[in-house]
Amino acid sequence: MKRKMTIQEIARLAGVSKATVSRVLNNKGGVSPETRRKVEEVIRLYSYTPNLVARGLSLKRTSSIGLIVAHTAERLSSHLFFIEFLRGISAVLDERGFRLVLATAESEDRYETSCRSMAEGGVVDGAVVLGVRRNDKRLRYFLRAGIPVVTVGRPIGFPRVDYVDVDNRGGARMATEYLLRLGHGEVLLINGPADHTASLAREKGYRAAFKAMKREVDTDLIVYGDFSFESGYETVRRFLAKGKTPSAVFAASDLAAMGAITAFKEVGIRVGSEVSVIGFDDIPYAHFFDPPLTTVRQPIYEMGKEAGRILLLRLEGGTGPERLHKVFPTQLVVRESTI
Amino acid sequence: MKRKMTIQEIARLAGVSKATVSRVLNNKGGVSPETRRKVEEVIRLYSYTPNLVARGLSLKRTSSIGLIVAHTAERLSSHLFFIEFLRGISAVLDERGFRLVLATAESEDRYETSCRSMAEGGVVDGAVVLGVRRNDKRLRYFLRAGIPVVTVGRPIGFPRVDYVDVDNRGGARMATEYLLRLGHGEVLLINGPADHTASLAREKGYRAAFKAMKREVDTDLIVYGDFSFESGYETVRRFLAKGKTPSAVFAASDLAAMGAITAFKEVGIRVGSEVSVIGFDDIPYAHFFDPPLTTVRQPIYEMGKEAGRILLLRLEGGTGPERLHKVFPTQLVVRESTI
DNA sequence: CTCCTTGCTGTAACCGGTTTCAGGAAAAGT
DNA sequence: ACTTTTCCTGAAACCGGTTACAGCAAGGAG
Repeated sequence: MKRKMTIQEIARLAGVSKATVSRVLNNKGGVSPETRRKVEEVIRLYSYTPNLVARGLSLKRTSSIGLIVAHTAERLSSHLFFIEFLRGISAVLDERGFRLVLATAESEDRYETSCRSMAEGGVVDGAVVLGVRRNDKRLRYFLRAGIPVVTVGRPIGFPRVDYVDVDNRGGARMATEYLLRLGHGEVLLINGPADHTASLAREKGYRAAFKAMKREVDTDLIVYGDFSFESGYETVRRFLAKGKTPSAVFAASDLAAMGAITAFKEVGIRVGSEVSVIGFDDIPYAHFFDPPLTTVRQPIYEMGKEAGRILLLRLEGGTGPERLHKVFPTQLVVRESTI
Repeated sequence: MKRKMTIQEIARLAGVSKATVSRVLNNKGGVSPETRRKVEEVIRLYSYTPNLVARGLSLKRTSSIGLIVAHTAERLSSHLFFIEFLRGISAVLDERGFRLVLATAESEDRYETSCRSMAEGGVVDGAVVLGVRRNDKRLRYFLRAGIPVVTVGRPIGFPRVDYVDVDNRGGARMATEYLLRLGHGEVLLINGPADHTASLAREKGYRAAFKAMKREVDTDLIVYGDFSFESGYETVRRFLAKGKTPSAVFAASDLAAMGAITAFKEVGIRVGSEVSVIGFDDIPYAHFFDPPLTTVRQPIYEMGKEAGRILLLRLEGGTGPERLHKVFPTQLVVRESTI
């Protein structure tokens, strides 16, 4: 294992100065073809790679961007969201030679300091914040440090921050209307947390569907959970225990929908014939669940790509001050859990 | 958004030199309590955070480690593995203030250069290589650059590289024996790719179980797939089409097991009473699949933690030259897909 | 032949930290 | 009172790149 070469040594070996080697490395002009060839030869010979940390210090950019995932990203739904999103964003970032740096943590305060040092330590040129919250502290760090940020989900309270989002309201409305049109009298909404942006938007969509069909919303049928399998399962169990059997369920996540279906199955109620259940997300398992799940699909991969694109635009182009954002449409994927 | 402070400015404002501020920042001795207080005051006042890139250049370490995921990490099983592993490793790395830098890429050669620049560019202090292959090029880059690496899965051809692994052979043997003891005459093995280390080990375990029970292996019942849902599904379909109905299936991944079960269900064969199916992994969905899947659990989260620990040991302690490794036991989780 | 470009190259400063080393002041020893 | 030790501090070198600027040589114009 030979010691790591520096630009100085390459310069000496090629009989030129550091400056010239640097020019060759970065394909700058002002180097004679002959010198260039000679330097390239030496670089190849010693298979030299420049030190990116030193370059980063000098250029004040590191070609890496931070991926900030909610510290509560323990839930499976977030997992699958995360992985899809990751695939999307890295697809566009890799193309431009950007690296991804993760900020995750077990405890809340460690997470904070980790974000802060990432924001202010100059380790990343930009950041993507997942699971953004109202008045998000992490977001604040990046903004204060003057680092471009794209959030996933519309960042409430930050009117100038770029974001990508999905049409939660429209998707929820579409799903609910579909159920109402199917002739279901009541639709149980198993929502996410009440303070979650996406939950709120989905509830709005649910209400909008009722309004459009000139029907009254029964607030007893709106329940808040946490997107988890368990929250779907428990909610339905509770309803059944009270002797109420909703004829249709719209769950704000596929996982919760699966939980609901499992609860129905346990008491012998057949989903897809006796009751209808719709989920949200279209996670990869949805299509081979039993019964295959009707759900509202989010284009997560595409959202990842778009987040990457917006960030690159901010970093490379001198785009104006106007907010960049893109809201993706959802799509109702009808399978066999609805009738 | 005020401009980023430097150590120099803090020094000036506190009326001391850069050196003293540095000493205060790093809690070094040799600073009078009074001076320390004064400097800390200024630091707090301007909420100064040191530039980590500059520090990295000076110290020749960056407190970040690379996470190298196989560029073919498109399969869902890898996804879930990855996410669990990520949770584990970041749990231990965060504790020590280490960041994770991802190497992913769409195309093979871009992936190569990305790994190479990460290895030789001095951006990471250590690396974890997932999905290591025989004679792995990526691995070679890190070794050449003298950067500590831990692989996930025993790295064939690299006798001195640290690794974490799971007892694939033992787990497969346990599952197969369980099926044989249940009285199944033949066990269809739906394996992963034939050149995959884990597949080979699982096949060995399968064969060992037959040997231990003094039974002959029918090689027609060993099929290679790619761990995917589809490969399980198609394999069973093919068998059924030929008029053969295996009474037991051992799939080398939960996904393939689910595919197999789906194929059985389609023709009305009841899994868990007429046939038995065992998977491998124990992915989070396994327990609420229908029927809940009997499977061989891998402690992926723990493997992530251990990989992190080994890496830290190499980075912080002056551990000797002997290879560090840990092979985790598997566990048979019996649910309702077997009888 | 002189002057002006033009093209190529090297010197030196800079990015923002860490650390060695030397020196000054205060405290301790004799 | 003088030396020695201890404690604290700052100057300067260093990490490994990039780049502004100056200088030199060759070629073209007048």
